[in-house]
Amino acid sequence: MNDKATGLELNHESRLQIEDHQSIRLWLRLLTCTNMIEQRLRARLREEFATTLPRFDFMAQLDRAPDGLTMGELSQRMMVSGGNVSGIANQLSGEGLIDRSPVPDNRRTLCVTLTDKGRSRFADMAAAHERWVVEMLGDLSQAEHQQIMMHLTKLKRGVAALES
Amino acid sequence: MNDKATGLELNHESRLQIEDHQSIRLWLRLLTCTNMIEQRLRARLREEFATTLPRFDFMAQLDRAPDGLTMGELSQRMMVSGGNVSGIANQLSGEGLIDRSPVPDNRRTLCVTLTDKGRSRFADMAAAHERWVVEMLGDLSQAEHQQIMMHLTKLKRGVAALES
DNA sequence: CTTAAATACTTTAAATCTAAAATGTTGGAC
DNA sequence: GTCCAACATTTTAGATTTAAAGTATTTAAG
Repeated sequence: MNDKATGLELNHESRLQIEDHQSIRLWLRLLTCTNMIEQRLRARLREEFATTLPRFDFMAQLDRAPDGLTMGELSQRMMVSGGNVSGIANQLSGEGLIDRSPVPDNRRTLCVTLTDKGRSRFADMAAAHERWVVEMLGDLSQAEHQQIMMHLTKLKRGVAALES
Repeated sequence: MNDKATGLELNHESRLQIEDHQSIRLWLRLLTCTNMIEQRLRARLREEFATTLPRFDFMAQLDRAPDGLTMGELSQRMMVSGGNVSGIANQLSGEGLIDRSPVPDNRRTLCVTLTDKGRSRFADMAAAHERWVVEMLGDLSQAEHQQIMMHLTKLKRGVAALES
């Protein structure tokens, strides 16, 4: 049976291999695009605001959550380790850009918020950041934006749904 | 004139803002997808092969270039600093997975190649790596693959074409 | 109430990564 | 030939990151 089906099996297999390689190529392309954009943003944040991408991300998460976030929520949303978040929080707190206030009914958690200084500092950076991103993604039409978003949404769901 | 056109200007401006936010959202989605995939790959490489993503990437670049690559080429292709490449090369060389041989007509450059041991070690990892990636991107049809690739190619060109 | 597991966070140790300086090499300009 | 800028790489110092261990708190089971 295996021998008889060899022709078809090969076709099938070679098709699969092509699809596999396409997956790898797609992943590498995704990685390249992200790296390119990330490196540009990183360089510009350093040059123009003397800050880093993780610090910017930290503040962006807080800016989007006016009621504040716990350290754990920040860790999840930034997709970095908890220890990392602690370190960045120490810096930003030292510079007076964020507040860490205890939560009444749970002494383990801290609620992190932007200070007024932090909020206004972030506003400047966010405006520039948005300009840079638009500049980089500007070649794509709105229709293309929507298509990629749709596909990446599907991709994201697929990855998130995997076990472990 | 400015006052007269206010209505239209506002429309125009708000449309622009929407597009701007879409660019940001697209960038964040791109980043999230890449991070999710990257973290899974990183964890699996560690669990199953006791190695890291940069080391895997280093070997993958060499596997794709049978004639070998210089340190500078590796740095470019991996999109990391030269110093970083030196460090990883030291590790892999110490484990007998790569060779660094001088180039006859230019004593500044080193030609890096996989050893037989490195090539066979990489083959195992690459097979698993490909399974993992296919597993994660498998929800997308071939047509979708091609569409995203097309869009990311355009995106990549746009970013690469920017000054500086 | 006591204990044990789970949770939220921080600390630690080691690896990674970067920018910048240092080293050695090459290729003209003169 | 001599110098000087450009190049390829390594080294260095410092920042970032992670996984894992540690601390403190909460929850819930017995």
